[in-house]
Amino acid sequence: MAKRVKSNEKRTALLNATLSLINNNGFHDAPMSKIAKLADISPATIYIYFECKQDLINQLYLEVKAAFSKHAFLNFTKELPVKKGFENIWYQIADFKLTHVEESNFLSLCDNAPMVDDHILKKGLKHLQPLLILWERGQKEGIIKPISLYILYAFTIYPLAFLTNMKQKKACEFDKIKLDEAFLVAWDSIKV
Amino acid sequence: MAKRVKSNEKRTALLNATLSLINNNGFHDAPMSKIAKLADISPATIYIYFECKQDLINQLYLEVKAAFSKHAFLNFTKELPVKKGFENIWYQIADFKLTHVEESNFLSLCDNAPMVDDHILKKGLKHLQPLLILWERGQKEGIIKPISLYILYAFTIYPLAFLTNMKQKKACEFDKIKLDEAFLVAWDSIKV
Amino acid sequence: MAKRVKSNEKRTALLNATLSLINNNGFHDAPMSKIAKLADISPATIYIYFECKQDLINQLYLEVKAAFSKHAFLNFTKELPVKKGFENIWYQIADFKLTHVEESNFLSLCDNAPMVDDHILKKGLKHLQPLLILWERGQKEGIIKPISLYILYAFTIYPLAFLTNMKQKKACEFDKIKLDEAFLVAWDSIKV
Amino acid sequence: MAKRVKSNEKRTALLNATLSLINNNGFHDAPMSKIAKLADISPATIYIYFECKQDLINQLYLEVKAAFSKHAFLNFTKELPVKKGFENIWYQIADFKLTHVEESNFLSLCDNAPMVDDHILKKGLKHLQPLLILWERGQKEGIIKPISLYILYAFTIYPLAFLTNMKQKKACEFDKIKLDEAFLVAWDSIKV
DNA sequence: CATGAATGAGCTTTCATTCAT
DNA sequence: TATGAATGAAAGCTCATTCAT
Repeated sequence: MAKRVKSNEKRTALLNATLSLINNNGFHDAPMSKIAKLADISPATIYIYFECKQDLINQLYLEVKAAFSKHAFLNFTKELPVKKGFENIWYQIADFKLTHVEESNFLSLCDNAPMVDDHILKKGLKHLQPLLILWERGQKEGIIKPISLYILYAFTIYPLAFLTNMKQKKACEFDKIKLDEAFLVAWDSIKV
Repeated sequence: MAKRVKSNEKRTALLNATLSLINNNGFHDAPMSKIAKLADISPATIYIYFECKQDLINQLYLEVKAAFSKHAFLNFTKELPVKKGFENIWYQIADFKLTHVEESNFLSLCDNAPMVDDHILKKGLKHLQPLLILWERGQKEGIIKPISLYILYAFTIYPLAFLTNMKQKKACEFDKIKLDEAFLVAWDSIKV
Repeated sequence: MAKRVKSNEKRTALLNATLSLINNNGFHDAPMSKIAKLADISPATIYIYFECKQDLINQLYLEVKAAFSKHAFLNFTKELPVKKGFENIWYQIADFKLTHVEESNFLSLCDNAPMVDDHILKKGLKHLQPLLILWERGQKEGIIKPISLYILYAFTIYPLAFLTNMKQKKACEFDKIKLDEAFLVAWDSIKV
Repeated sequence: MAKRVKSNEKRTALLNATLSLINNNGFHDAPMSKIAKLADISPATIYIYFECKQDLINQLYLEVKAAFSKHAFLNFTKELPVKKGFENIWYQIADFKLTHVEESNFLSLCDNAPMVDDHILKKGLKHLQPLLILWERGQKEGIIKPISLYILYAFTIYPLAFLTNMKQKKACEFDKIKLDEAFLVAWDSIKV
């Protein structure tokens, strides 16, 4: 009656291996065999934890997106005033992008290449809700420009992806001073 | 005395086919055989025009990047005042992103996935020079914030990629009004 | 004092599952994992009851062949006159073919594809002995043509496999009248 | 403009290799790699001549069935009297079964295992038409029993498959005398 | 220059069987 | 006894590239 149990360690090892390979070699050089080898697991074992490669990628996306969101809203509470709340979230996202380069890179990749299934991508979007609500509150309070939320996102959060990019390509560094400069730019862009 | 030469038509057909396939199917479903078929050319013939697949991708990147830059600076002259000049460039880039979705998408993809060789990517960056010079002039004139050019780019130009994305995913439309709103946001973010 | 023993139920469930899968999906789509699932048993458990897949198939063959033979000679006694005896056996075999389509199909398959080990196939042949003895008696009595028993079998019993085939493919039905017609044909073919 | 041409030799070599492997090792031990090796061709090349493995099997069936039918009706003409015509066809089929053991075996296999697609099997059946027409003529002339054509087939032609079987298993030989005996049995079974 | 055939290497996935409990 | 996890080997198939014409 006893039996070996599916180990969460193996699942995690597989997700990590996939993330690492895709970021270093690109999606087209992350075959199941390499993923297995890097996770120190037999190729066949992957299919105990994931239905197929697409499923593996989908799961990875959801996992990373969840980690990202958790980080983003770690210190945030709805009671904070709009600017404080935004500042809070913005710096947390920036921190994630700079300290979790692989994860951030992967998320950017998912936004640009058709790797993840559409319905999974939609699931990932839900996490952003608190920020959107905060912005709407800011607009009601006359603190934030009364424009499309897409634009607010595009000009304050989306640019942070550029940081990751530059950091990974070693084109420029982002110290505390630059980060503060960047926040001012972001805030100036949307404040009334 | 006519001798057959490498026809530029075929080269172009191949580049177009590649662009189209990568955007519709993703990089991992754009094999040489499909590219050849879409361009109505034999697979073997590709190797007369390009050394290998990597070369084909590299060339495509340079071509698209050049088209992008040409469009960006079409109406720009160094004599324009800083704000006018920036406005000029910004709207041209926005126009390109909205009217050349495939090309824009492809460029975003190249920024995020390791498709194009690094030394080729560097070549592509050169084109941006006039904008950088304009910004430096603006900083000297005290019109633009005295901060890293990377940040200026990240918060004014880079967000435009988000438009393409939203447009392709049909998440939202960008009419003239929204575009003007966006420009104000961009300008507010970097003006002193 | 109860100790757990190899349960015959499980053995039977496995044999049934195998028979069913092979007939519905074909041999090449009857993997051990599916057999296990259909029998509601773990794949590993199969190896407690059978040495390997080949052994499972072999056992299944013997089991089905035994059931077939039992059915064939159910009402037969050596005392019956030749024609009566033959008629008896013939109708019983026809009945088996028409009511046990899966089993019959499987036996035909074993005759045509190298699924069962040769020495096992030989074991299965023994069962037919009473019919062969009956025929030899008929030949001595001058009732049945004095020719090879193989030929007798080929032209009276073997054709019944065709019935199963047609029935399963729904090409034609076999009612009582057709069955009687068929028996006359069979008898005419070997009677002197 | 010149190019290599698809060689029919390779196609034939592949079909032969497939036939040979399936007959010697069974369907489940005839992988594409072995087929390729036996045909002295790269595995990838198979897919130039056949869409997929199923297509290869289907084509093989059609090819073998056509060869069989050609042989069966080689000397037959509609003008022959019924018995002569039937005798003609019957002996030709017997000859095929005995001289083309691999092909015959393969056809039997196709009848019993779900290897060939149903719509292809149907195509293969058409070839038998002349025999069916002959039988119907015989029935009108009162020479042949007025029963289902399926039964006529089952008890005269189908038994011949048993010969191939016995021959391949070396259980018994079929010389001219046995063959003549067998024909008499077949004819007695359906003649009025 | 241009081509379709040809290919070795490699892809994702499955399978019969064994392991560890 | 009984199990689900684990696996090496192999399956069918695709691909970037080269060959032969």
